[in-house]
Amino acid sequence: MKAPCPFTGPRPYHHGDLRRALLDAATRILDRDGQGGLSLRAVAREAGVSPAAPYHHFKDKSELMLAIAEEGFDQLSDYIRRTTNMSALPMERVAAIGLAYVEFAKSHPAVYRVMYDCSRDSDAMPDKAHDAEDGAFSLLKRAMIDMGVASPDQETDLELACIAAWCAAHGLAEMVGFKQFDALKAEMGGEKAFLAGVLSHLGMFGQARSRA
Amino acid sequence: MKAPCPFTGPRPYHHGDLRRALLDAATRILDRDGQGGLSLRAVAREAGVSPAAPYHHFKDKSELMLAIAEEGFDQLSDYIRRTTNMSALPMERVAAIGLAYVEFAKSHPAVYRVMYDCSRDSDAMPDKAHDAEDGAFSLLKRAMIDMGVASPDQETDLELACIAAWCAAHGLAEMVGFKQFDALKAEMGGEKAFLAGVLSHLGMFGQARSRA
DNA sequence: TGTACATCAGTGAACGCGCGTTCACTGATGTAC
DNA sequence: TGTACATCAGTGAACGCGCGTTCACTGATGTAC
Repeated sequence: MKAPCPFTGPRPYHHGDLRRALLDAATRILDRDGQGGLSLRAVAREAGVSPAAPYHHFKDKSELMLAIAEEGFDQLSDYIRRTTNMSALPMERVAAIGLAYVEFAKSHPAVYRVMYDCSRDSDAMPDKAHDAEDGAFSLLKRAMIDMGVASPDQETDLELACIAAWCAAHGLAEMVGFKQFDALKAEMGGEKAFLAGVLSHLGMFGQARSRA
Repeated sequence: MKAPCPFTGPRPYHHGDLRRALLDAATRILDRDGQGGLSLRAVAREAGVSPAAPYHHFKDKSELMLAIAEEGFDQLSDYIRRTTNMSALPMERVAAIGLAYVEFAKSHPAVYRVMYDCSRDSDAMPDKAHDAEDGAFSLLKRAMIDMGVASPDQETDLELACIAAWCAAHGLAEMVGFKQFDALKAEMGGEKAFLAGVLSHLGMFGQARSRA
């Protein structure tokens, strides 16, 4: 099935970086088959390795799941950082963060679900994943402060505004793919217009609203 | 394990209303063990019946899942209808609908997830479930119109506003239980205040905002 | 530079488990006469 | 009102499956001398 690379010949007994390969395989499975298709055995199979091999890199299945989530948070964080132009208007920054968030979740829905599930009981999350999550959150926080939603010393209100934005982004991210919206998207001339339209009605994305 | 009722004696060979009992059992399992604990066999076990018995009432597992979702949408719909006082101010009505939605999802998170998953590929959803979903949505629509978000003839914009509200409610519903927020909730004196605070930052729940 | 040996990272067979589903069956119910 | 019989709604044993995990193993690698 997996043809050996014509340059290196068949895969050598020792893999080189199986941990990396397993995480890639897991991502591929999630993208292709969804969360239901993800099992330790399936990941090993996808990586072309025996079912016992992953145990040299992960204590058990849950540790693999956490590693997937961790990597997901890193990518999401990068995604957001990349689209956040610090010299742009604060409002535009907030909107861009929201869009990046939705964009990420839309292109890897099953990975996003794994991340969400891990985040849900945050006790088990590895510190590195927490850091990535916090990193993205603080970008939002900064943009919110600059936007004047709340001053830095109104810590509670600022926090609430960020959480509201986060919830809205999460909801939108999970629902943007709903078939129920297909007709409306078509009518509006594409998903991009649809997304902008929905964002314009969500409080903290005021910029989009003023444009609409 | 399951002691027979002292009045009726042991359960007779024919159950009476096993379909009903199976759906109740499923709800109990979801509330107790979450989505991971839900299997056809577990449902039969919980209802005190053999693993083959459910097949006289549901074609297969997916049909059971759909029935659970259907019932969930009915309940959600009731939940919303009950808290919607049509004589209240439109703004208050919208806020009440949002809160009812969140309240329902919070008290039966796993049932809510099953509903969401079914709704996701709406093709498979039974008509009755669609009707219940639509019923709740039209209550929101009506309140939105009354609120002046969009006039009834601006169908697209109205639709977008409702979808925005729905997304926000979904996001909040799924995240309100996050442990990450426990500290903030405590600081604010309870989940209710926390919820009101978050809602106040979401555009279409303007009433809550003006109050804050 | 060559060799013995510990360590590492794989293999593949096996385990027990719970799952969805099927099957021949049987006990209870309702209906026709 | 009583009886034969079709139908319904259960039982319980069995099927094959994929799963997570363990185990004794083996091939490759790196290190000490």
